[in-house]
Amino acid sequence: MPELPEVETVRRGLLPVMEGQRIDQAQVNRPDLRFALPPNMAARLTGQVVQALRRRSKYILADLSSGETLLIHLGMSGRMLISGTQLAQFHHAHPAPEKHDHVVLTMQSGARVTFNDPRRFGAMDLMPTANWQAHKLLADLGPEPLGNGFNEAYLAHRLENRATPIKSALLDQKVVSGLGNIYVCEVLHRAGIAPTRLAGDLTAQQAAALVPLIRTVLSEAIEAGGSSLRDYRQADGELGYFQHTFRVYDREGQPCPACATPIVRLVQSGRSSFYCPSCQR
DNA sequence: AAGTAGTCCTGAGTGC
DNA sequence: TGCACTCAGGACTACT
Repeated sequence: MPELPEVETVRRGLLPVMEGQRIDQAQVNRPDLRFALPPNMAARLTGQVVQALRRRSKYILADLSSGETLLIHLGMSGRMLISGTQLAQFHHAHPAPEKHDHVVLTMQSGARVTFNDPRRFGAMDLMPTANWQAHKLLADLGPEPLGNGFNEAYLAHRLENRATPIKSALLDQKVVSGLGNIYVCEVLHRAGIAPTRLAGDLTAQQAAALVPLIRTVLSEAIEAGGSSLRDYRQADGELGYFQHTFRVYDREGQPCPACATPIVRLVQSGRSSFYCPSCQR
């Protein structure tokens, strides 16, 4: 569900509630999400101060005063809901618990952060902060698309000789980390490249051109507070609005904004791709 | 080794 | 109103 811009938006929403704040109470309502939760998770969170709230790819990382880091992944349907802040209290206190509230953190301030995830593709784990990069879920991730390690030479090299469609290559978190189905579709439209083109068949110029486009699309989406389709919301409950600027995603049959040709949907490795058969070759 | 299905899970939407 | 079916923003595992 949430891709990098949505996760970054959630992180920013959580910052004022969590960073520098103490977790007074941790309620863990089930033993597992996608994976088993770490042993004694509630006890290991209780009393800890969140010293920093970071993001790596689609993961949120909370560094705790204990020397451990809490890893949070939202999967497809995960949400972090904030309640009980000063502003929210003016209207209402905490909402009634909902069906898929799996982890509830109550901060010293009285604010509450609830992890709700119907499909349970999300994950949480604890690891030593000193070795966070070695965590199984993080160790093989490619560079941050908005960071310095992601550049034209790098991407051209990673796409070289690859016999997989460019769509699949950009979804591969080992190549670049943080893109998902929406933003890959949008990037490829802006690049004028069909999702079915083999990665290795791109010219070096085409591969290089993808880098600034990826940066632009992700930055614009963060600026817009992410994209709200079905269940994604920002942590404060606000909707993102980048979905209003989609050029191809979820627009099957609608006119291409560039040339008015109807957008086509096709399935690649089980995921929907949307593209303009005229603009994208 | 690299590339591609199948898989986990719940809920919303659609068509009969 | 109900039922069957498809689809969903992710990504791991197990095949070929």
